[in-house]
Amino acid sequence: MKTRIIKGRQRVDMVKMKNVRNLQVTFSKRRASLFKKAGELCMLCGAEIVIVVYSPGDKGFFSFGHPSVNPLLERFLGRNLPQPNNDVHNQQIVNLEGILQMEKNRGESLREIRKRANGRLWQSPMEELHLFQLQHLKKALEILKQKVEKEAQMVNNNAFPFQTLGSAWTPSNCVRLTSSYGLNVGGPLLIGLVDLLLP
Amino acid sequence: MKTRIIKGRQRVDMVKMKNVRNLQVTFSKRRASLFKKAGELCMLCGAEIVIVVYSPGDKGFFSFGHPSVNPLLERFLGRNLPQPNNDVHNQQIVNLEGILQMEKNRGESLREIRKRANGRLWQSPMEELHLFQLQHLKKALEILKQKVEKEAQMVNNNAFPFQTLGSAWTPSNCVRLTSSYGLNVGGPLLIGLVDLLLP
DNA sequence: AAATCTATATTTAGAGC
DNA sequence: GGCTCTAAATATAGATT
Repeated sequence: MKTRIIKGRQRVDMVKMKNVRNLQVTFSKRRASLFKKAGELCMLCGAEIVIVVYSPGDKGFFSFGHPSVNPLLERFLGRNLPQPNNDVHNQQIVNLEGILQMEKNRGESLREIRKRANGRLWQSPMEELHLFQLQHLKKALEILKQKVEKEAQMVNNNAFPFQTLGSAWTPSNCVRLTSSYGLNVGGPLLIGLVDLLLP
Repeated sequence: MKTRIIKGRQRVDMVKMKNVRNLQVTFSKRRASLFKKAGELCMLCGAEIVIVVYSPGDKGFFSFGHPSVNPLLERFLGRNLPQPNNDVHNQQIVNLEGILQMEKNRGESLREIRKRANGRLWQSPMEELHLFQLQHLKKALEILKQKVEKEAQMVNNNAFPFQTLGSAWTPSNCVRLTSSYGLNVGGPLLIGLVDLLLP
């Protein structure tokens, strides 16, 4: 007599996770979703967002910032702060070649869309908004490119910029660093943007 | 001949919002959801989170922080900062009586749950986790209570702590301030917590 | 401007690998 | 620890009031 194997989420109370491993998985999944949502809000509405997440027990932290963390925090705190080496509080591991290729592809799409739109520019509110969001996309990609180039240069100079990457929940990510780059915003934001433009 | 009225969300590209008003509505809705998700992550996993959102065009900003914004930012920036009057960057309007009543109700529930759990404390990983999360709930509520009391005292002293409440998208909230209190974390976090414990 | 409604879209906890 | 899959839960854009 075999019990039926039930896949997928059943009627679940969020509170009733079965074990610590599940809690860690939940933390990672939800953190990723939070950052993705933040990236969507940036792109969709032109908002600027900073998020800092300290993992349970303060064993590590993750940050999200668009266009970047420190200037926004400075604005929030209402003063000028000297630049500590905090720009490299990274959480997303993204392949550099993949990013640059995506940037290229999307850059071309963007030009095409802009070219098409130019014929009847600003005719409808929808197109106006569409272009508004495209401008944010373009800006976001320029920021991303700068970040990638900066990180690449740091790696070339043998300055290892990932002091704060490790987290209690994702230590094994470190093994991928040789050919990968941590990006503060790029990952979730870029992915969201590409998803929007290249469905 | 009547066209069928279609309610609800149809097949929609996020990018194709029809007008500026919809963009503003989207900004508000998604910002609220983002803060709600952050609150869930805090309670569920014991994480500590700061979020700062600048509205499109930098016309206002909103912040979320648990347990509070500035100490977490100080930790992030790795230095001690003098305390500017930034604790009152509020975005949620919550009725004070409602909060205190909810706190009371939930405090009683919490005690009952704890009493029941004490009989077979730490027996299963699930109960262990459950209590882990209850501890975070309790801590969150203590923090919330402190904030409410602090804000209440400021209002009694006729120091109006809502300089930064106004946002380009929600100016009309200001009219509710006479009998309401802006809370940085309390609103979404508390509501999420109460939803979890008192379904 | 805000609240409510609702048909879709997205998220997500858990299972299995 | 991460990846894929899935059903249930949640989010959400637009319409309506």
